[in-house]
Amino acid sequence: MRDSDIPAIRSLPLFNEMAEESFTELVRGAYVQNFPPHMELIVEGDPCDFLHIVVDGSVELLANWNDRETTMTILREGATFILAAAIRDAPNLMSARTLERSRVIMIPAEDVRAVFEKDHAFARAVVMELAYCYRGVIKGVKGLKLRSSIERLANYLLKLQKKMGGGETFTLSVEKRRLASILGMTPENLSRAIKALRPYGVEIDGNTVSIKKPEDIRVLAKPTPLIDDPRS
Amino acid sequence: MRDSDIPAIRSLPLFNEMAEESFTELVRGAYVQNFPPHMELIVEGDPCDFLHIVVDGSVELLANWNDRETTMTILREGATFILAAAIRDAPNLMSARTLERSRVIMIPAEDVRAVFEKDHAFARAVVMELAYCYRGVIKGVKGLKLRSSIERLANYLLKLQKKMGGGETFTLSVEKRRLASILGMTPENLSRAIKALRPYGVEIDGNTVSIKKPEDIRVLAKPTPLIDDPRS
DNA sequence: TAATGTAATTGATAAATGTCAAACGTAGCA
DNA sequence: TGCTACGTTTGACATTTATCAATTACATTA
Repeated sequence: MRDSDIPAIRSLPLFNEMAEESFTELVRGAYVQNFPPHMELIVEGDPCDFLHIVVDGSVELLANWNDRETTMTILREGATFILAAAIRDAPNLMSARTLERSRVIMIPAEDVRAVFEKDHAFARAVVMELAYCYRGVIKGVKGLKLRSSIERLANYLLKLQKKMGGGETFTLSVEKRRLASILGMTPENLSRAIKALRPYGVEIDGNTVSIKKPEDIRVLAKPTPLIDDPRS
Repeated sequence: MRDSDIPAIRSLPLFNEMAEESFTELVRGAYVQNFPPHMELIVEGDPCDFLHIVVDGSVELLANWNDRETTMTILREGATFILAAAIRDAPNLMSARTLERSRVIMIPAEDVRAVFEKDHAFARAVVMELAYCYRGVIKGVKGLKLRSSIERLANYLLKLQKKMGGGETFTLSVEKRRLASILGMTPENLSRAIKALRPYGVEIDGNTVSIKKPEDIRVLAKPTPLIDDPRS
C-alpha cells in the first residue's frame, strides 16, 4: 500500500473515529490492488474474505439469477463494500466488477471482525454505515415498487443534477445500458423513457443532460426525501 | 410492562448477550401497549422516537408515494423495527400498522443509542441485526429485479412451505391482497398467477396451499439461497 | 337467518415493459 | 484511413402487468 493511500482511508467515515492503534492493525493486514477494467473482484455466493474500499475508479455491484443479470449499484471513490457479509461472515449476495481501471483496498474480513470487537468507535462507525446502507436499499425498493420506469428516470436525473452541483447541464457518469439496469429497465426502454421526458424540458445528448424546465420535470418526478435524499 | 414479557424480550438475539445492567436500563424506559387491528403505529417521515418490538400479533411495514401504497414486509412475534432509524436518529422511511390485535414494546430510541454506546455486546447484536436486515432487503431487490411475478410467487410458496415445516399442505398467514403487494403485483394478478401455477401441481383454496409436485414447481421457481434463504 | 361489507376472482381491455432485428453512431485499432 | 466492435436508437411486435367493472365467495353482525 502506498503511504499516500493511508490518510485517504483514515478520513472515511468508517475509519476516522477509531483509535490509531486499531486503524494500524487494519492497515497492516490490508492489500491494495490496481485492477484493469471489467475485472471480477467478487463472485456472488463466494465466502466474503475481504472488506473492499474503492480508492479510485468505479466498481459495479451486480446480481445474477437464471441467466439474468442486474446492476444493483455503482460505487466510486471512498465507497466500501461488502460490509454486511464481512461482519456476518456470510457469502456475498452480489458480484463486484470494475468498470474502469480501479484501485481497491482489501482488508481481511477477519481483521475487521477482530477490530470491531475491540474498538467501540469502529463498532459505532460500522453500525452507522450499515444503517445508512440499509436505508439506501429501502429507498431503492420503494422506488422500484411505487414508481414507473419514467418516474424512476426523472428522479434519477434530478438526484444526479443535485449531486453534480445543481446546474442546468451536467453529464451522466454511467453507460446508458448500466443506468437502465440500475433503474430496473431495458436499454431500449431507457431510450424511450428519455424521449418521453423531452416534453418536460429534459434533453439528453450522449452523456450530456440539460434540464430546461426544472419545474415541469419535478411535477412529473415528485421527488421526496424519503426516497430520493441519500442522506437521512 | 408485564413481568412475563421480560424474559421473552431478553431471549431475542438483539438482547440476549448484553449485560444485565444494560438490559435493565432499556427495560426501565420501555412501554408496552396493546393495539387494536389496523392501528397506525408509525407514520413514514416522522422522527423515530422508539425502537419497536412485536411481542404478539403482526405488524405491517408499508410505504406510500403519490397516492400509491406498497407493503414492504410483515413482522411477527419477536421482530424488531425500526432499528436503523432509531440508531441514526433519522426519520422513518416506512409506516407501520397492526394487522390484528397486537402487543408491542416500545423502547425510547435515545435509550437504545445510550446503551449502544456503553454496552459492546449490545452494539455487536445491533450490528448483526442490521447486517441481517440489510441482506434481507438486498435479497428482496434481487427478487424484484430478476424475477417475474409468477416466479416470485412460486418462490414465496416454497419458502413458506419450508417455514411451515415442509409438509405438502400448509396455510397462508397473510391476506392475499397483502401478499400481492409484498410480491410487487396487484391482487388481480396474484389470482392469475395462482392459476398459472396449477399445471405445476400447486393448489390454493382459500388460505390452504398444497404443493403436489414439488419437483415441478422447483423447476419453475429455481430457488437459490442467495435470494430465498432468510439465513445466510 | 338474512343483510352487509369486504376480499377474491374473472373477463375485457389498456398500458407498460420486454424482445428481436435492423440501422446508426462512435471509439478504438490495425 | 478504413475496419471493427460495441453501445445506442428505432420500429414492429410480444408479453407482462395493470386497470376497470362485474361477479362471486366469505365472514361478520344485526
